Amino acid sequence: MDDEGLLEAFFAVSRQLRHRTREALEPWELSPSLARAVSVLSRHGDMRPGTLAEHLRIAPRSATEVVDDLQAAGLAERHPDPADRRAVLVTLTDEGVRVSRDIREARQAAGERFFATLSAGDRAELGRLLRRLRADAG
Amino acid sequence: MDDEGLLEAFFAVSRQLRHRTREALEPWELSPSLARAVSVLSRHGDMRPGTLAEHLRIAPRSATEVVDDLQAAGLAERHPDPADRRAVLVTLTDEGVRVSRDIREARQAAGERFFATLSAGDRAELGRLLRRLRADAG
DNA sequence: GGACTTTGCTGAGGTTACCTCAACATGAGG
DNA sequence: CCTCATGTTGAGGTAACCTCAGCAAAGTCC
Repeated sequence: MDDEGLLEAFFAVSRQLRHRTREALEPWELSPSLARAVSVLSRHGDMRPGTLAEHLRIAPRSATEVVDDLQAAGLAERHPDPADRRAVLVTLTDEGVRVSRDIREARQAAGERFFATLSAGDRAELGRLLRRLRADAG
Repeated sequence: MDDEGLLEAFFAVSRQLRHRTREALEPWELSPSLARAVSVLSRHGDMRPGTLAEHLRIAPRSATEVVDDLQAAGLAERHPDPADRRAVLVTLTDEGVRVSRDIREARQAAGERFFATLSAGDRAELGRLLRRLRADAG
Protein backbone atom coordinates (compact mmCIF):
# COMPACT_ATOMS: atom_id res chain seq x y z
CA MET A 1 0.00 0.00 0.00
CA ASP A 2 1.44 3.35 -0.98
CA ASP A 3 1.61 6.15 1.54
CA GLU A 4 -1.18 8.18 0.03
CA GLY A 5 -3.40 5.19 0.65
CA LEU A 6 -2.08 4.94 4.16
CA LEU A 7 -2.80 8.60 4.78
CA GLU A 8 -6.34 8.36 3.46
CA ALA A 9 -7.00 5.12 5.30
CA PHE A 10 -5.78 6.60 8.53
CA PHE A 11 -7.98 9.65 8.16
CA ALA A 12 -10.98 7.53 7.24
CA VAL A 13 -10.60 5.33 10.31
CA SER A 14 -9.88 8.34 12.48
CA ARG A 15 -13.05 10.03 11.26
CA GLN A 16 -15.10 6.95 12.07
CA LEU A 17 -13.59 6.60 15.49
CA ARG A 18 -14.19 10.26 16.29
CA HIS A 19 -17.75 9.84 15.16
CA ARG A 20 -18.28 6.81 17.40
CA THR A 21 -16.85 8.38 20.51
CA ARG A 22 -18.87 11.51 19.84
CA GLU A 23 -22.02 9.43 19.65
CA ALA A 24 -20.99 7.75 22.87
CA LEU A 25 -21.28 10.97 24.82
CA GLU A 26 -24.57 12.11 23.30
CA PRO A 27 -26.62 10.89 26.29
CA TRP A 28 -25.04 13.64 28.39
CA GLU A 29 -25.71 16.40 25.85
CA LEU A 30 -22.22 17.60 26.54
CA SER A 31 -20.24 19.29 23.78
CA PRO A 32 -16.88 17.71 22.93
CA SER A 33 -15.23 20.84 24.21
CA LEU A 34 -16.84 20.57 27.64
CA ALA A 35 -16.28 16.82 27.77
CA ARG A 36 -12.57 17.42 27.23
CA ALA A 37 -12.49 20.02 30.00
CA VAL A 38 -14.28 17.71 32.44
CA SER A 39 -11.85 14.94 31.57
CA VAL A 40 -8.83 17.17 32.22
CA LEU A 41 -10.22 18.32 35.56
CA SER A 42 -10.97 14.76 36.52
CA ARG A 43 -7.53 13.49 35.59
CA HIS A 44 -5.48 16.32 37.09
CA GLY A 45 -7.70 17.64 39.86
CA ASP A 46 -8.63 21.23 40.68
CA MET A 47 -6.76 23.86 38.73
CA ARG A 48 -6.82 27.49 37.67
CA PRO A 49 -8.38 28.51 34.37
CA GLY A 50 -4.94 29.31 32.98
CA THR A 51 -3.71 25.79 33.69
CA LEU A 52 -6.85 24.34 32.19
CA ALA A 53 -6.14 26.42 29.09
CA GLU A 54 -2.68 24.88 28.82
CA HIS A 55 -4.06 21.35 29.07
CA LEU A 56 -6.69 22.09 26.46
CA ARG A 57 -4.22 24.02 24.30
CA ILE A 58 -6.47 27.03 24.04
CA ALA A 59 -5.96 30.69 24.98
CA PRO A 60 -6.46 31.56 28.66
CA ARG A 61 -9.36 33.79 27.72
CA SER A 62 -11.11 30.85 26.12
CA ALA A 63 -10.74 28.78 29.27
CA THR A 64 -12.78 31.43 31.06
CA GLU A 65 -15.63 30.64 28.69
CA VAL A 66 -15.24 26.92 29.11
CA VAL A 67 -15.42 27.37 32.87
CA ASP A 68 -18.51 29.58 32.44
CA ASP A 69 -20.17 26.78 30.50
CA LEU A 70 -19.14 24.10 32.97
CA GLN A 71 -20.54 26.22 35.76
CA ALA A 72 -23.80 26.82 33.89
CA ALA A 73 -24.09 23.07 33.39
CA GLY A 74 -23.57 22.48 37.10
CA LEU A 75 -20.42 20.44 36.49
CA ALA A 76 -17.84 22.76 38.03
CA GLU A 77 -17.52 25.66 40.43
CA ARG A 78 -15.19 28.60 40.85
CA HIS A 79 -13.52 29.08 44.22
CA PRO A 80 -11.03 31.72 45.29
CA ASP A 81 -7.48 30.43 45.30
CA PRO A 82 -6.27 30.69 48.91
CA ALA A 83 -2.69 31.07 47.69
CA ASP A 84 -3.27 33.96 45.26
CA ARG A 85 -6.14 36.39 45.47
CA ARG A 86 -5.99 37.16 41.75
CA ALA A 87 -6.58 33.56 40.90
CA VAL A 88 -9.50 31.18 40.80
CA LEU A 89 -9.67 27.46 41.39
CA VAL A 90 -11.96 25.41 39.21
CA THR A 91 -13.31 22.32 40.92
CA LEU A 92 -15.67 19.63 39.70
CA THR A 93 -18.98 19.39 41.51
CA ASP A 94 -20.23 15.99 42.67
CA GLU A 95 -22.25 15.85 39.50
CA GLY A 96 -19.17 16.78 37.51
CA VAL A 97 -17.25 13.91 39.07
CA ARG A 98 -20.06 11.51 38.32
CA VAL A 99 -20.49 12.66 34.71
CA SER A 100 -16.76 12.51 34.21
CA ARG A 101 -16.65 8.89 35.32
CA ASP A 102 -19.66 7.97 33.20
CA ILE A 103 -18.39 9.52 30.00
CA ARG A 104 -14.95 8.01 30.45
CA GLU A 105 -16.60 4.62 30.71
CA ALA A 106 -18.87 5.24 27.73
CA ARG A 107 -15.92 6.44 25.69
CA GLN A 108 -13.86 3.45 26.60
CA ALA A 109 -16.75 1.13 25.76
CA ALA A 110 -17.11 2.79 22.36
CA GLY A 111 -13.39 2.30 21.77
CA GLU A 112 -13.62 -1.34 22.71
CA ARG A 113 -16.52 -1.90 20.36
CA PHE A 114 -14.65 -0.16 17.58
CA PHE A 115 -11.46 -2.17 17.93
CA ALA A 116 -13.29 -5.41 18.71
CA THR A 117 -13.36 -6.21 15.00
CA LEU A 118 -9.64 -6.89 15.27
CA SER A 119 -8.26 -10.02 16.88
CA ALA A 120 -6.36 -9.65 20.13
CA GLY A 121 -3.14 -10.16 18.20
CA ASP A 122 -4.03 -7.49 15.66
CA ARG A 123 -4.92 -5.09 18.44
CA ALA A 124 -1.54 -5.64 20.06
CA GLU A 125 0.12 -5.10 16.70
CA LEU A 126 -1.82 -1.89 16.11
CA GLY A 127 -0.86 -0.68 19.54
CA ARG A 128 2.77 -1.33 18.79
CA LEU A 129 2.64 0.56 15.48
CA LEU A 130 0.80 3.51 17.00
CA ARG A 131 3.25 3.79 19.87
CA ARG A 132 6.13 3.74 17.41
CA LEU A 133 4.55 6.48 15.29
CA ARG A 134 3.84 8.56 18.34
CA ALA A 135 7.33 8.09 19.76
CA ASP A 136 9.19 8.88 16.57
CA ALA A 137 7.09 11.82 15.57
CA GLY A 138 7.42 13.53 18.92
CA MET B 1 -2.38 -3.02 25.55
CA ASP B 2 -5.90 -2.39 26.74
CA ASP B 3 -8.41 -0.70 24.48
CA GLU B 4 -8.44 2.57 26.33
CA GLY B 5 -4.75 2.78 25.55
CA LEU B 6 -5.50 1.95 21.94
CA LEU B 7 -8.12 4.64 21.77
CA GLU B 8 -5.82 7.27 23.24
CA ALA B 9 -2.88 6.19 21.12
CA PHE B 10 -4.98 6.36 18.00
CA PHE B 11 -6.20 9.85 18.82
CA ALA B 12 -2.71 11.03 19.67
CA VAL B 13 -1.29 9.81 16.37
CA SER B 14 -4.28 11.14 14.50
CA ARG B 15 -3.78 14.54 16.07
CA GLN B 16 -0.14 14.59 15.04
CA LEU B 17 -0.92 13.52 11.52
CA ARG B 18 -3.61 16.15 11.16
CA HIS B 19 -1.16 18.70 12.43
CA ARG B 20 1.48 17.68 9.90
CA THR B 21 -0.81 17.73 6.91
CA ARG B 22 -2.17 21.06 8.02
CA GLU B 23 1.34 22.46 8.13
CA ALA B 24 1.92 21.01 4.70
CA LEU B 25 -0.67 23.27 3.14
CA GLU B 26 0.36 26.44 4.95
CA PRO B 27 2.34 27.75 1.95
CA TRP B 28 -0.94 28.22 0.09
CA GLU B 29 -2.65 30.06 2.94
CA LEU B 30 -5.67 27.94 2.21
CA SER B 31 -7.99 26.96 5.02
CA PRO B 32 -8.56 23.21 5.50
CA SER B 33 -12.15 23.76 4.48
CA LEU B 34 -11.22 25.32 1.14
CA ALA B 35 -8.48 22.78 0.56
CA ARG B 36 -11.04 20.01 0.96
CA ALA B 37 -13.39 21.70 -1.50
CA VAL B 38 -10.63 22.13 -4.07
CA SER B 39 -9.70 18.51 -3.66
CA VAL B 40 -13.27 17.34 -4.22
CA LEU B 41 -13.63 19.48 -7.32
CA SER B 42 -10.34 18.22 -8.64
CA ARG B 43 -11.20 14.57 -8.05
CA HIS B 44 -14.78 14.64 -9.31
CA GLY B 45 -14.76 17.51 -11.81
CA ASP B 46 -17.24 20.36 -12.19
CA MET B 47 -20.33 20.08 -10.06
CA ARG B 48 -23.21 22.06 -8.60
CA PRO B 49 -22.98 23.54 -5.14
CA GLY B 50 -25.47 21.01 -3.84
CA THR B 51 -23.34 18.11 -5.00
CA LEU B 52 -20.27 19.72 -3.50
CA ALA B 53 -22.19 19.96 -0.23
CA GLU B 54 -22.86 16.22 -0.32
CA HIS B 55 -19.22 15.40 -0.89
CA LEU B 56 -18.15 17.70 1.93
CA ARG B 57 -21.02 16.50 4.15
CA ILE B 58 -22.19 20.02 4.87
CA ALA B 59 -25.55 21.75 4.33
CA PRO B 60 -26.21 23.03 0.81
CA ARG B 61 -26.36 26.57 2.16
CA SER B 62 -22.82 26.20 3.49
CA ALA B 63 -21.53 25.09 0.10
CA THR B 64 -22.67 28.43 -1.27
CA GLU B 65 -20.26 30.08 1.16
CA VAL B 66 -17.44 27.72 0.30
CA VAL B 67 -17.94 28.54 -3.37
CA ASP B 68 -17.98 32.26 -2.52
CA ASP B 69 -14.62 31.86 -0.82
CA LEU B 70 -13.16 29.76 -3.62
CA GLN B 71 -14.27 32.40 -6.08
CA ALA B 72 -12.81 35.22 -3.99
CA ALA B 73 -9.53 33.30 -3.89
CA GLY B 74 -9.57 32.93 -7.67
CA LEU B 75 -9.64 29.15 -7.46
CA ALA B 76 -13.10 28.50 -8.88
CA GLU B 77 -15.81 30.11 -10.95
CA ARG B 78 -19.57 29.88 -11.17
CA HIS B 79 -21.12 29.16 -14.56
CA PRO B 80 -24.76 28.69 -15.49
CA ASP B 81 -25.72 25.06 -15.84
CA PRO B 82 -26.84 24.62 -19.46
CA ALA B 83 -29.11 21.76 -18.39
CA ASP B 84 -30.99 23.59 -15.64
CA ARG B 85 -31.37 27.33 -15.43
CA ARG B 86 -31.86 27.26 -11.66
CA ALA B 87 -28.53 25.63 -11.17
CA VAL B 88 -24.91 26.68 -11.16
CA LEU B 89 -21.80 24.78 -12.15
CA VAL B 90 -18.70 25.28 -10.08
CA THR B 91 -15.49 24.84 -12.05
CA LEU B 92 -11.87 25.14 -10.99
CA THR B 93 -9.89 27.92 -12.63
CA ASP B 94 -6.47 27.14 -14.09
CA GLU B 95 -5.01 28.39 -10.85
CA GLY B 96 -7.40 26.16 -8.94
CA VAL B 97 -6.24 23.14 -10.90
CA ARG B 98 -2.62 24.02 -10.28
CA VAL B 99 -3.09 24.63 -6.55
CA SER B 100 -5.07 21.44 -6.26
CA ARG B 101 -2.23 19.42 -7.77
CA ASP B 102 0.37 21.16 -5.60
CA ILE B 103 -1.43 20.63 -2.32
CA ARG B 104 -2.18 17.02 -3.11
CA GLU B 105 1.54 16.49 -3.66
CA ALA B 106 2.49 18.37 -0.50
CA ARG B 107 -0.03 16.41 1.51
CA GLN B 108 1.20 13.13 0.16
CA ALA B 109 4.77 14.12 0.91
CA ALA B 110 3.81 14.99 4.48
CA GLY B 111 2.14 11.60 4.81
CA GLU B 112 5.22 9.84 3.48
CA ARG B 113 7.46 11.66 5.93
CA PHE B 114 5.12 10.80 8.77
CA PHE B 115 4.94 7.10 8.02
CA ALA B 116 8.58 6.86 7.00
CA THR B 117 9.49 6.08 10.60
CA LEU B 118 7.91 2.67 10.06
CA SER B 119 9.59 -0.04 8.03
CA ALA B 120 8.01 -1.06 4.74
CA GLY B 121 6.71 -4.19 6.42
CA ASP B 122 5.17 -2.22 9.28
CA ARG B 123 3.56 0.16 6.83
CA ALA B 124 1.98 -2.76 5.00
CA GLU B 125 0.80 -4.17 8.30
CA LEU B 126 -0.69 -0.84 9.35
CA GLY B 127 -2.44 -0.58 5.99
CA ARG B 128 -3.94 -4.00 6.48
CA LEU B 129 -5.22 -3.17 9.98
CA LEU B 130 -6.67 0.15 8.88
CA ARG B 131 -8.45 -1.39 5.92
CA ARG B 132 -9.91 -4.03 8.19
CA LEU B 133 -11.15 -1.42 10.66
CA ARG B 134 -12.62 0.65 7.91
CA ALA B 135 -14.30 -2.30 6.25
CA ASP B 136 -15.85 -3.75 9.39
CA ALA B 137 -17.00 -0.48 10.84
CA GLY B 138 -18.73 0.61 7.63
C1' DG C 1 -51.72 24.78 -20.29
C1' DG C 2 -52.60 26.40 -15.78
C1' DA C 3 -52.07 24.73 -10.74
C1' DC C 4 -49.12 22.34 -7.50
C1' DT C 5 -45.13 20.51 -5.71
C1' DT C 6 -40.27 19.97 -5.83
C1' DT C 7 -35.60 21.40 -6.60
C1' DG C 8 -31.46 24.60 -6.52
C1' DC C 9 -29.54 28.47 -4.84
C1' DT C 10 -28.93 32.29 -1.68
C1' DG C 11 -30.15 36.30 1.91
C1' DA C 12 -30.71 36.86 6.78
C1' DG C 13 -29.51 35.73 11.02
C1' DG C 14 -27.87 32.28 14.69
C1' DT C 15 -24.27 29.05 17.06
C1' DT C 16 -19.91 27.08 18.67
C1' DA C 17 -15.49 27.35 19.81
C1' DC C 18 -12.11 29.66 19.26
C1' DC C 19 -9.16 34.30 18.97
C1' DT C 20 -6.83 39.22 20.31
C1' DC C 21 -6.56 43.32 22.92
C1' DA C 22 -7.21 46.08 26.87
C1' DA C 23 -8.55 46.71 31.74
C1' DC C 24 -8.04 45.63 36.42
C1' DA C 25 -6.43 43.56 40.69
C1' DT C 26 -2.88 41.28 42.89
C1' DG C 27 1.80 39.57 43.58
C1' DA C 28 7.00 39.86 43.38
C1' DG C 29 11.58 42.10 43.13
C1' DG C 30 14.74 45.96 43.58
C1' DC D 1 6.83 52.13 47.10
C1' DC D 2 7.44 51.81 42.39
C1' DT D 3 7.63 48.99 38.58
C1' DC D 4 6.86 44.92 36.14
C1' DA D 5 4.77 40.41 35.69
C1' DT D 6 0.73 37.43 36.32
C1' DG D 7 -4.30 35.79 36.44
C1' DT D 8 -8.71 36.65 35.00
C1' DT D 9 -12.24 38.75 32.46
C1' DG D 10 -15.07 42.36 29.36
C1' DA D 11 -15.49 43.69 24.64
C1' DG D 12 -15.46 42.56 20.25
C1' DG D 13 -13.97 39.61 16.22
C1' DT D 14 -13.56 35.24 13.12
C1' DA D 15 -14.23 30.68 10.66
C1' DA D 16 -17.12 27.28 9.54
C1' DC D 17 -20.83 25.61 10.22
C1' DC D 18 -26.29 25.74 10.90
C1' DT D 19 -31.74 26.70 10.02
C1' DC D 20 -35.39 29.12 7.95
C1' DA D 21 -37.52 31.70 4.44
C1' DG D 22 -37.79 33.37 -0.31
C1' DC D 23 -37.36 33.19 -5.24
C1' DA D 24 -36.86 31.19 -9.81
C1' DA D 25 -37.07 27.34 -12.62
C1' DA D 26 -38.36 22.52 -13.42
C1' DG D 27 -41.35 18.55 -13.20
C1' DT D 28 -46.11 16.56 -12.55
C1' DC D 29 -50.98 16.04 -12.92
C1' DC D 30 -55.28 16.55 -14.43
